Amino acid sequence: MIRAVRGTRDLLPPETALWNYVETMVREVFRVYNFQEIRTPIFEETQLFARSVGEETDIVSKEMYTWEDRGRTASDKGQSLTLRPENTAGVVRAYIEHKLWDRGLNKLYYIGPQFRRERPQKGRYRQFYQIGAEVIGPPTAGSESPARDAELLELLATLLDRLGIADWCLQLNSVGCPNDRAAYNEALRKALEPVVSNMCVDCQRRAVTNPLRVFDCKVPEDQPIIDKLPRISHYLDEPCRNHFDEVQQILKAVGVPFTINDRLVRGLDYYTRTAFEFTHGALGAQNAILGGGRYDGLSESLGGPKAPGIGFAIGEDRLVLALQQTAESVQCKPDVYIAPLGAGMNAEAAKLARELRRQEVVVELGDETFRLKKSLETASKLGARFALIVGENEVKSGAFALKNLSTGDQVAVPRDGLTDEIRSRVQKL
RNA sequence: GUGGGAGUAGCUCAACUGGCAGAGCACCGGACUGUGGCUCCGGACGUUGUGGGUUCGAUUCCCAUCUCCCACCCCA
Repeated sequence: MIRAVRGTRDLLPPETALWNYVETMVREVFRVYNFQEIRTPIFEETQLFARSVGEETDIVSKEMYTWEDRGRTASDKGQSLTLRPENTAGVVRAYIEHKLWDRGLNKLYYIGPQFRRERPQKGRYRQFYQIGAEVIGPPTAGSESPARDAELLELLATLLDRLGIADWCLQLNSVGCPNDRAAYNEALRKALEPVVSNMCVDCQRRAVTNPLRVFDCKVPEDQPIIDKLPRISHYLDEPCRNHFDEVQQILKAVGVPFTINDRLVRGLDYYTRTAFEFTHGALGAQNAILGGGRYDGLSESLGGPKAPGIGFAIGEDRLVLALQQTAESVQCKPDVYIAPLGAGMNAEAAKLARELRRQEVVVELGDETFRLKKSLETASKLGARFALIVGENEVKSGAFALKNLSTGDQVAVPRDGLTDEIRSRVQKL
């Protein structure tokens, strides 16, 4: 048997209804905030990700699906291509390629699959779905303003609330600009040097490879040491500090709750200044439902003009997971089950189905070979509200038996005005 | 990539220290030839994830492999 490959999965009904609900709601919220959709290819030149996400990150160094494309001729080597592990790089590439700065501030969103070759786990798949947004443009369009950060965060709070995600928690931090971070990294290294030998093996490794990661440590014995380490907030330069303050002020003004988490460090190289994460309990270890931040230097590092930006990505798989904890699955139920009864009734049933569906009545169509018992059984199993019996007697008399499946009441409805009668009965409930 | 747990009917799970692979739900049919839900009766259900090994005999023990789950790493 051929099965879905490791880390990929089929989304089946009724779960797909929940996905559609999420995506419909998301699009509606984006519309109100005046965002527009962008769709970029699911594969790009490998270089794009290497240069934006960062060569040294786990994503680029070991998680990408990369292959050599065939060249056009024998001597032509072909290029290295990669399935997108995230979507910000692609959006910024499109921004540069299509000179989107001519449009001023771009407020873009996307919904689509991303690919990372990680070990699968609950809430973590090799093909996973992200709903993301990017606000990017020339500084003169206001792209650098803390107002953009706050607007995006407020949008997210609204979105989660409207989706019915009960208890989310917004964690906020500023990672400063590259200069700040270099100075901070240095200070952190120095502070760790004398104490690191008392810490867990993971921390000892992190202290060398990536000191910031020490803050992710969950070993209780290490916490007192970690608490005494210097924080990035003390190493922000004045513009960065002011920017961060302003973001917080606006959030308070609009009433979006947040907690400052000066241990929050985003992994991707391109992040600057505002970094954030929305977490949700009941998701296990993969409790980050979405994350994002500002990337003021990304466009330039990809050869574009100065184009500060900020964005986020929601893990749609995790969002759906969180919704499944609370919401009961809503299954689509037909209004009417049409039960053709006996040879030659399929055609008449199809005609009626067509008429009803044109009136927006949800119709499930049975088959003339079914006995009536089976038809009604099927109808009630599907949760249909009415069954419409289309048999010889009905055709002869010109009146069709309409049975209310919850009460058991049955009436004869004349062929003339039948669809109107059914539609009004359906709407009444 | 590392460590641990688990894979048995469509689903949820049984099967003692190795001895004929079972139950509930779901499915199909009948009781009831054009009237569902309730009830009763019957039916079909499986290379026990896969491949090796030990054994008279393996769902059970051993090895390998695949997949899922939990955690690490990291991220959404």
